[in-house]
Amino acid sequence: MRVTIAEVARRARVSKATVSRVLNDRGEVDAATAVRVRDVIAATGYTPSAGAVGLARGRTQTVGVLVPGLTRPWVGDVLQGVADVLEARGYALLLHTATRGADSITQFARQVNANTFDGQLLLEPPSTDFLRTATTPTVIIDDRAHHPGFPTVAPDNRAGAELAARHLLAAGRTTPAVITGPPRLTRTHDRSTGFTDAYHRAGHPTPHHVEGGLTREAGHAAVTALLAATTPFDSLFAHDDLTALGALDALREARIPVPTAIPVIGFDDTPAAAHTHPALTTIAHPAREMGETATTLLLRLLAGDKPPTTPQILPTHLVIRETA
Amino acid sequence: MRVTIAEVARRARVSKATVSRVLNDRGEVDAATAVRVRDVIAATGYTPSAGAVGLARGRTQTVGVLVPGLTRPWVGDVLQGVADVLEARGYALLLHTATRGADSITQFARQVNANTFDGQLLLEPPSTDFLRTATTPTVIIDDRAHHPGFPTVAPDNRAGAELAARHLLAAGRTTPAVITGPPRLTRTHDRSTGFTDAYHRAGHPTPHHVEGGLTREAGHAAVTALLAATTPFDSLFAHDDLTALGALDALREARIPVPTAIPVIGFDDTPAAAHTHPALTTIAHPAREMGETATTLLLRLLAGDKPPTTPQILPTHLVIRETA
DNA sequence: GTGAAAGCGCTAACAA
DNA sequence: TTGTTAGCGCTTTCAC
Repeated sequence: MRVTIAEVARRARVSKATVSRVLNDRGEVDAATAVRVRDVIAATGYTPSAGAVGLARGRTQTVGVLVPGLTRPWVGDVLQGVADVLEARGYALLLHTATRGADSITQFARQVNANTFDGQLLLEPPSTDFLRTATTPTVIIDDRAHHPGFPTVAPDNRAGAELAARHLLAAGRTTPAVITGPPRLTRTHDRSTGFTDAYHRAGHPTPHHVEGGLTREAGHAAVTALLAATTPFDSLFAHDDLTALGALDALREARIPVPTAIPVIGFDDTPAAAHTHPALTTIAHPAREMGETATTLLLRLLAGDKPPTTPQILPTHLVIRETA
Repeated sequence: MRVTIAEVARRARVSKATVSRVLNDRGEVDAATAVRVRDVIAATGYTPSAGAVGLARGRTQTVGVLVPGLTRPWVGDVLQGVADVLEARGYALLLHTATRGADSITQFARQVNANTFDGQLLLEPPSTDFLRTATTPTVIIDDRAHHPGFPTVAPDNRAGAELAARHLLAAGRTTPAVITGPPRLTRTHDRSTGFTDAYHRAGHPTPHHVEGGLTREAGHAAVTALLAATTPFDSLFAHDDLTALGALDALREARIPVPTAIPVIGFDDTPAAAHTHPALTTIAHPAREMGETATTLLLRLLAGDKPPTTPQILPTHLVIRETA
């Protein structure tokens, strides 16, 4: 049988209340008594039941985290940041994946209602409808769309794209072609305007844009089409690394040397980016920092702070490898 | 205020016990009463408090998972398998990382004692000492060492290495060089003997072994040394993909064509393996399946089944790309 | 400084 | 079939 607070109280010849006081460092306990209680606790290896404490206090010291799936590498990075902060602060992390669409959401929402956790972190949630009724403190990590009313953390896509542009400009490239991500995503918009603005500011016209699509095949197709067309371009900026890798494939097939003839810059700093030939120059996300920032913010909300009204934007940075 | 079972009982004009019976589908409730209760539940959006249920039942419907860190890609894959099974069975997943060594373990152990979860899954745990006192059902996923007394799930490293050997043998390669992983690891031993045995069975001597070490640099160094030495070899088997990538680097520098002159096979099927040039032929782990298997096993233990006495070994497979 | 008692929201005998 | 009564293991007034 597990040792309970009652057992500790009995052995220390005090009441449960006093044990509780010692447990929670509520002064107002005689030093000698405290020592006696602590001795019993040490001797029995007593640990308060998290469930009972949660029930009595109304707070579980647990944070729920909803992720879109665990196979994409950046999710692990963000999650590590979340776990670091949570573990340092003594919070437990309840993980849920949204791999089964609406079902997942329903299930997660049930947990919310079940008061399983004190607050929640949502990574690119498929929907936020279920939040309209809940009052649980929430922080969202997402750069695909705005979530008005919810504290949000996102990478600085705009500045990241500017970094890419300035790097190409510094190399004397005046007519880049841009392979974009899915339209309508805030992320795509930001990367697009960040890049374009930098070129405008340097006195150049709007770079040529073509739609890519998150896969190596899409990047390959886009560049093949670009080469077949008459559109001149002296460099490439892809909105994501996979597309950039596809672009690299197409350039290799066409025997166009990278970066000498056409420098290429990607976005995301996927693990694979470091291992291509030539290795991909790209813009890195502050994935782990996003997790940390979002979690720190959430814990502040739990402590009673009021949510920031503007998104928390974290800096991206340029990783120079061999393609640009 | 949250709606509680008492509130539902009041509105449906029944006792809490009856609501509880309806909630848990304990027949023995009049159909009409049940309908009335369900209506109130639907109308109020009532969800039982997980904490209270856990306290009353003595089971939390939660499984604790300890991972060595979330940045390594296979961890995410395993975890996805775990999450899939857990979510399908209505269990919650409490995640903990062991990035801070002994500290992490202590913290995790505390959760165990706090009865936070019904069972636990350990991914390559840094130590299992803390388990000696606990009685919580446990399943370990690990191929670095044996954990006698604990149900274990691991990939079939032996058979995987044999697959690699047979592939090279089929290509007529009789004198491969093997770049091993860290010595003393069960995994290293298994990959080594699996490969060697296949060569022995084919009537060839024991392949030349050199120690590698999980990094690209180590692979590069190993092959550079191999080339400088007089040791002849007609193919390479690396115990992990990163080492294989380093080997590829060294071969490229030496202008030795892959796979024509020297075919190369790695192990792990890291995300990067698909994106190198030439793309790496390698042995893939059943990462996700390991997560699923381990979780299914754990849930069976929770249901009262007795633990299997032998490790659950899951099949690896050969992924043929361009290097062999 | 300490204890008694009530209560957190549920389940599970035991009666009726 | 249903309600009553105890808990589950803790925290937290409120007395003393």
